Amino acid sequence: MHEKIATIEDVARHAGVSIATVSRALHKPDVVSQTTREKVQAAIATTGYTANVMARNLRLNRSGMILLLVPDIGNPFFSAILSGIEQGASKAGYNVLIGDTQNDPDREATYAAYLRSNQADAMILLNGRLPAPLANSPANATPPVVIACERIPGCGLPTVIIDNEQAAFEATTHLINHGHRKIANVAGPGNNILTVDRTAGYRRALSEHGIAIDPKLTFVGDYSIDAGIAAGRSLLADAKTRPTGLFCASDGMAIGVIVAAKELGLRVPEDVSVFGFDDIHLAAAYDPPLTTVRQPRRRLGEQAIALLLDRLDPKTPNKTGKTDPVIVPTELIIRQSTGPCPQG
Amino acid sequence: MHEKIATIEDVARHAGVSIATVSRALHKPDVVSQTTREKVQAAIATTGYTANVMARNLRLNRSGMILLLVPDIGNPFFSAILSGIEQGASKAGYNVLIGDTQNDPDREATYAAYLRSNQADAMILLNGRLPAPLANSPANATPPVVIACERIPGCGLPTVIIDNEQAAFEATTHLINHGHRKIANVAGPGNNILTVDRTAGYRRALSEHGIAIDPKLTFVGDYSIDAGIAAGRSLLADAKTRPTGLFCASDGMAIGVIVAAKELGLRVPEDVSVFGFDDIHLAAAYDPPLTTVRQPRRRLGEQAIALLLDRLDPKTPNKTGKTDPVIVPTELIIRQSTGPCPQG
DNA sequence: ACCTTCTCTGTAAACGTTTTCATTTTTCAT
DNA sequence: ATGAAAAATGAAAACGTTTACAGAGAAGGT
Repeated sequence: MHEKIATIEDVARHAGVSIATVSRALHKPDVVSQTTREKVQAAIATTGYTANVMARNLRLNRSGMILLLVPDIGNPFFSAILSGIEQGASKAGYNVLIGDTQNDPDREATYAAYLRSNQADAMILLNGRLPAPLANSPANATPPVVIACERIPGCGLPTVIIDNEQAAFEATTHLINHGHRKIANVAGPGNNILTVDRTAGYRRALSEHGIAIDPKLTFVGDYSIDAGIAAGRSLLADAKTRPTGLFCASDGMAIGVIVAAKELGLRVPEDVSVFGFDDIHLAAAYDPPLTTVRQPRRRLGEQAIALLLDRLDPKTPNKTGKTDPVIVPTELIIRQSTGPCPQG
Repeated sequence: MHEKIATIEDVARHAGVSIATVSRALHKPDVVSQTTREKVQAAIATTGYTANVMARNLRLNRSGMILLLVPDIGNPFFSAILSGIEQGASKAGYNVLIGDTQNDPDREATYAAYLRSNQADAMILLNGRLPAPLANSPANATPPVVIACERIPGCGLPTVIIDNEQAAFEATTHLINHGHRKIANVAGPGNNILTVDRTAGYRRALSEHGIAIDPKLTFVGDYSIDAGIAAGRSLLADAKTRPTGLFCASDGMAIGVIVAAKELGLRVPEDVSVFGFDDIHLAAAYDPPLTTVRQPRRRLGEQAIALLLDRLDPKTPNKTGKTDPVIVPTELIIRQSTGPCPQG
């Protein structure tokens, strides 16, 4: 099929030297004489030689790959994170291998095995769950793994994350400060750590202002627009019990809530205030522009890869095990989907 | 660092057989006797052996990697395509390596060299440009490369694509059928093949209905929301020359146009109709819900990987060179951002 | 001229597999 | 029992690198 590809031996023959010298000319140029270096260069040029990375990696016992485990690569939420990771990895000479797990523990386990089988040197988890092979590994071992986005309580792995509890607290507090008292929590899936943290922040804000928590004002969704629509329809239908403010765990759900509100003839923010989460790309262009918590997604990726590279760097042997999670700051972006509580 | 990893030799020793037998027990189980097979299984279990993929690949002269060149992985547009590719590749036992080129020819060249250096078995291009090493390769060679999204005229590589010209034609025709006569073209970057094709379709629709093409009604953008806002402000400001319909080359620009229209106090679709392109996730939830051309992005990815796997399959030696591009069908999604032309 | 030191290069061993080939063992008909 | 055929195994080469080691010159000080 392809024409025969030149190996280091071909280069050596052309240059009239040994393969060892060719290898040295490439990797330790200062140790080989000027003249032979030039001969080798010439030979490489005429043969069109490119080193077989597979062979090199076998010899060096590394792969140059960083495995990125992501629950659903089709979800645009991850693209900016991916971008940050790719850039950092690429700069450090690593490649990024994506592992789309579809939240399937089997697939997670399969991919995690890549570490053992030398297909990857390290791993970044965007999942919220520790793959089985890792969970079983001896506690003293410190595999080159970094967790991003979702923390995994109790595992001693380095983590980079936003402060979900605090962000939710601040968002809810913002609503309270604008006079809202009946504030709903349009939450993510119940078993998710993000949901747990954000709901905790929501509750703390209410508590600190002496507002009782009404379980009827919680809706469990799945971050999707449709879930938001369902939440809006269910929470806003009855004028008696209707909340005036809604804290949503994703911009998608916030948008869904707004769609439902408009359906019901309610104005946003005059009749009801909607607070989102994520600051997705379209948030500013929505009607009304979305008030939301900005997640610095690219930053998240950059921090994750930085942490990993640091751990991978042989020059920094900080096997100090437990490290505190890296918290990347969020930001409240106040736009026009929230406003003062309507006079009741 | 990690505890020593078991090799095939360890397994052989434990099982009391040769390494050849271990290898055979794994890959050609039918050729090894029941009893030794069991011994090997047991040895694998006790040693926790996982084959070193690097070594295997070196021996087999393959990498199991498919390189995906994408101009900007941070752009959510690609995530669904990625998902389709990942799934197909994974099912066939391949892994996906992402190469974010940032539209930099150097980076493209670097990544394309992965094919030569055995870091990847094949490549999918989401770029619209052929990397230099490929362009220079002899014409008779057929590298395992597939192009998706953007066709590259003249290169003989298999391509999967939507019919941009036809889709633009249909969208524009839809506007014409609703009585619009002054129709703007909010286009992508001028040098882009997508822009060329879509603009051609837009023009054909006008021509076929005997409508003159007004160069003032073309705006060159970059697919972004901001470009759409700029387009809207520039095209809609003057009530005299204002178009009643706008065909936009992306949903982002369509949304921008709508934002600008609202700024100017124009109603969509009563005063002005806006046609998008892509059908991004939020299109249906926008206000008004966006009329648009649906690009089956996941399908695009699936087709691309299918084409590539077919070419990679040794059982189907169709080196027949030139193949017609695979066209995946688009669909007009009529929502509420377009309507009849207002009476003038 | 001779030893020392330094610079440069080549030989060969590894890295962990798969697979060809030859050899041993088993099976089975005679 | 015997030999032929079949089945199972092992020895060793190969994949394309990197690198430890040793050897060969060259340089330089005495």
